[in-house]
Order: sequence, then structure tokens, then C-alpha cells
Amino acid sequence: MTQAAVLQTLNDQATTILRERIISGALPPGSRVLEIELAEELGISRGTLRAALQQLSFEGLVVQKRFRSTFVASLTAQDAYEVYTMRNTLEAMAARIVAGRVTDRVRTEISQAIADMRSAAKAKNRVAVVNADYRFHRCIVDLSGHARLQAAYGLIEAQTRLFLRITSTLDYDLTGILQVHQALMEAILSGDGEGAELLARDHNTPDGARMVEMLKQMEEACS
Amino acid sequence: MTQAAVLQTLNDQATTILRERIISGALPPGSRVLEIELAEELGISRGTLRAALQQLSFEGLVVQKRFRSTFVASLTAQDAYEVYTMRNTLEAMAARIVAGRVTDRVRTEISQAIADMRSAAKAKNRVAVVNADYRFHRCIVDLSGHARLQAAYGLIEAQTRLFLRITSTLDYDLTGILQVHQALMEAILSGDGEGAELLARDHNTPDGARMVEMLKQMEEACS
DNA sequence: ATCATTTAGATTGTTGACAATTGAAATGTC
DNA sequence: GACATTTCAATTGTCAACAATCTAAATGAT
Repeated sequence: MTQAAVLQTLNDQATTILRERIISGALPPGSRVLEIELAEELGISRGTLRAALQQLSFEGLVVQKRFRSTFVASLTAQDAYEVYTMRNTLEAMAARIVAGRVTDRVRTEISQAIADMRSAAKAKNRVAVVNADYRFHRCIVDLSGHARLQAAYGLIEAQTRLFLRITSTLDYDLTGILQVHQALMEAILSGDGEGAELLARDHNTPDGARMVEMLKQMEEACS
Repeated sequence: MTQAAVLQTLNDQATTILRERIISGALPPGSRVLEIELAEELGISRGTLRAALQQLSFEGLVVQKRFRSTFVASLTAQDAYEVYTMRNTLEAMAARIVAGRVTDRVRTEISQAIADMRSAAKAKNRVAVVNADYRFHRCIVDLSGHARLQAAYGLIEAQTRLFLRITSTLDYDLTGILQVHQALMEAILSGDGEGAELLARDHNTPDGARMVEMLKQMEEACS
């Protein structure tokens, strides 16, 4: 436990730890979570753990059933569809807002994010491109100054990371991704809100569709 | 307490009761919430009440400060801006989705909602029109079949109701509202996703702007 | 008198024990 | 043997007491 974390409450610490475990796959999707077990392992009481689980349930990372148990969220094709469409919608909203108020700070931060993505694409480093992608959109959402948008996007971003272990098996057109984001940047910086919204809304639809298709086949194979 | 509510947990019941009190104004915006006090009044333990308050803080109806207290959310002009823009974005997303899969059920339910709004507008009943407005959009969101969209919209809808006591002092163009929603219905039922999205996105922007302006003036007057 | 320090009261964060509910194994009936 | 009924262990929901923290009044030094 770092010293900065001491300022947080036990509840918050537990939430952070469990969130990381779920996203990393240490707690696999669909697995059952026993409160006593986890509480003992984390060295906290059941009540405190329950508060953390309630938080994660709101974030969509676990599902709670009355008087039954808590389960790590499992990812169906429907979930993938929902996460990708919601993500696109929120990113489009953020792009439109930021395009409407371009400041020097907006120019420098977005340009920097694109520069990172460009070097990652040149190095053909898939993981680095994906991370740059996350930072680029997170940057735009932050710049929007819209607290509710930021909160909603945070939830969806966490759920998006749940799919990373599956998407990592797919191969991406890195330069294509870079070009699309570059176009989005230009639309935003030129103040073209409508254009930015449309670009953001559709900019990763094909990847999302591939992911949904993949999960559908996996579901059919398992049934 | 109804018989159906018995199946719910005390936590859920408390959450429902407090949500209603906040939306109705029985717990006024900005007021401090003392856990012991409220727990005793509701006849539940502090732990159970805390779970309910945590849920309401997720929903944005209360704000919790570490080791300090819980306060009913107060409504700034920024909050009004955020709630209205987010609401429009989510309604636009729902409209586009539903326009892409128009079924008989979609036709009947949306038509019914518009019929209700029409009769309310003819009777010049402002409250009834507002309620029909809520039902209309809730109907579309439900028809989308998008669980995450439904959840996000539920949060925003609750926050929208917080502004009702302020907006109720404004006078609305009831027939204008009806016409806009009728156009939105036609776009959806004709399968025009793009058109429906645009209509929904902008359909109450002027009212939102008026509200934001009103709150800004109130804030300046109070400072 | 003003400002830093101490202290006391109030309030929240945390815990361990108790009550209510569930699912399945054990039992009984046909 | 198949099916309904009855335990019972496991697990979650709820509670009341304890510890940690914050706010503000009381105290003291300059």
C-alpha cells in the first residue's frame, strides 16, 4: 500500500484493488465472488468489502443477485455491442463539445496525443497504439469539462478494457487507425463540431462489429 | 409499504424512499444529511442507510465528502448544462437505434405516447405534456434494448426531475413541443436513423439554454 | 487582541456478531 | 425409482458497538 493511498478510505482501496483484478483477469469473467473469502484475503471486514462490491456493481464490472452472490461480469456479444456503441456515442459527444471551444491547451494536448500514436504506429507496436488510442479519447473527454460525461466515459472505458484480452488476438490496421484519429483531430481543431461528431461516432465501428461477430461465434460454439 | 416491496431488501426500500424525497424536494438541494438522524427516522440501521446513500451518490442525487457528510446535490448552471446535453445525447442515440429496427411493437408504443402528448397539449395541461414527454423518451430508450443506455438514461432522467420545480415556473410552447416530437416519431418510424438522431439531439436545446441562463442569473444574484 | 495549539464533541469509517434467505442434500411418499 | 417435502449448511442482509477523523470551541503564548 503506497503512502498516497493511506489518505483514501479502506473502501476505496478495496475497490481499486478489485477493479484491477477484474480488468487484469485475475478474477475471471463469470466467476463467483464469496464475500468472506475476499474480505479475509484483503484483510478487511465483510461490510467494507460489500461497499466496494456495490461500487463495482454500479460500474458494471460485477453483477449482484439478491441473497445469492456477486459474480464477475461475463462478456456476451450483446455486452460488446453495447459497450462499443456507448463508447462511440460518448466520444462523439466529447469531440463535438471540444470542437466548440478550441483553446491553446486543447491544441497542445490533442497534438501530443496524436504524436504519441504516430510514433507507436511507425514502430508497429500494437499495444502502444491501443494505449495511445485510450489516452487520445480520454484527453478529449477531459478537455470537454463535462463531469457527467467524464463519469459515464470512465465506466465504459473500464468495461472496454475487459475486452482487451480478446481483441488482442485480432490484428489491426495501425496506420488506418492513425489516419482516422488524425482526421478527427483536424476536425476538432478546425472547430468543425458536426464533422468531429460524425468521425468519432463511426471511427471504430468496424472493429466493434468484428468483436461482436467473434463473440457470437464463440457463444454458438459453446452452446 | 406495498406487498411487492416486501420482496425487496431494506437497502432498496430506503434507496427508493430517499430518491423520492430528494426529487420531490422534501430533502432540499444542498441540505446536509445526518446518517443517525435519517436511519432512526426510517427505522433502519446506519449501515443499511449508508448503502442507500452510496447508491444515491452514484446516481448523482447526493454528494459525499470523506469523513465529512452527505449533502443533497445542489443545482448549478453547469449542472443544468451537463444534464441537458447528456440527456439529448442519450435520447439521440436511442432514437437512432430504434429507427434501425422498427417493429410493430415500436409503432404501437411510440404512436400511443404521441397520442397522449397530443391530448395533453390540446387540453393545454403543461404538467401532462411534460409527463408525456418523459414517457415518450423513456419508451424509445426501453425499445432500444440497450441495457447500458437504459441505465445511463435512468440516472440522467432522475437528475432532470430535480430541475422540474424550477422549470415549472417557465411557460412552454406546448404545441411546438408536440410538433417536434411528432417529427421525431415520423423520422423513427420511417427508419431515418440519421434524421431521428439530429432531431432528438436538438429537440429541447432552447429550453435547456433558457434553464442554464436562468440559473446563471440566480447564481450571480446570490453572490 | 491575534494567532497557533489543544481539546472536546459530533460524525463518519470499520468491525464482528446475529437474522433472514437460498440451494441442495436428506428424507419420506407413492 | 420418481417426485414432493423437509432439513441444514452456506451465504447474504442487517444490526449495534468501536475506532478514526473532522469541526469548532476552549486554551494559551506572544
